[in-house]
Amino acid sequence: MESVHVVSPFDVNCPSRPVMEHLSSRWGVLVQIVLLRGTHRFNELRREVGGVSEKMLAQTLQALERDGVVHRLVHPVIPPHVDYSLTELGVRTATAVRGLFDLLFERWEDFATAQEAYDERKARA
Amino acid sequence: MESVHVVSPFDVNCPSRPVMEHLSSRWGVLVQIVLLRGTHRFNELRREVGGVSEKMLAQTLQALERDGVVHRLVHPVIPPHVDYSLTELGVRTATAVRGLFDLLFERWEDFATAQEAYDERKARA
DNA sequence: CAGCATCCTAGCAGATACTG
DNA sequence: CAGTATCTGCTAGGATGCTG
Repeated sequence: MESVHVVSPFDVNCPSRPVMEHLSSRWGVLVQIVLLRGTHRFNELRREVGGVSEKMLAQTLQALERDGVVHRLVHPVIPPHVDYSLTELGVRTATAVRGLFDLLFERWEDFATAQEAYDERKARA
Repeated sequence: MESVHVVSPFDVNCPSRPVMEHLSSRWGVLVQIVLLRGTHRFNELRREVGGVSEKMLAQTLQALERDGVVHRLVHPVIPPHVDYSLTELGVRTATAVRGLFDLLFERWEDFATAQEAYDERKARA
């Protein structure tokens, strides 16, 4: 008998927390957006996502693959050729993340203005 | 003459990166969701968001306030009383974040299954 | 090309104590 | 109550070198 799991990221020990953290991680969000534009190879992703190290990209992709968000297709050739794409679930998560992105673009002026106002207030005080 | 800023989080040095990271940070996402349900005081938030330390909550709230996402209202009384709420911009960002959350709930079985399958494949290999 | 293994460090983050 | 200040540890994350 399995107990019913109520998934709540507000609970410290909920297994959904790590998943949420993968989806919203620094590199995770960028990778999802890039893959939403289509399949990419490892080094293509690396070039698209500015500043990501090899190690962190590999780590990020593995976490997202394990979570069922990213699909990894290995072509058995030499030199190696690996294609990364979004699963159906990944398209859903990436689309949600894209919502945040779009907001960042649309409202960038508001973010920037708020920051200036905040710093101004602090400097004055 | 100001140059036109093209905001691109894919660029290493784009000022939008820190903002994106605040919005998608471990505690940032949880705080936004809680505040979407209404105004909260500091220690109310602390209780709602499981596992967050005083320090990290303060830090998170300050970053979100500076970004124009969270509004901080100080009532000049003793003992202190501070109300945190979302700005209009914050409601927008929090709603986007909520999209990710809802997905996590709706599709939790798929995430869990994917993880098991992945671990199974690895153990086998 | 697509990684993994190793080493190393900055700074993220927790615990504790104190203050207006 | 709502924070700061300080100390410290841990680990995310970068650099480098190697492999199938």
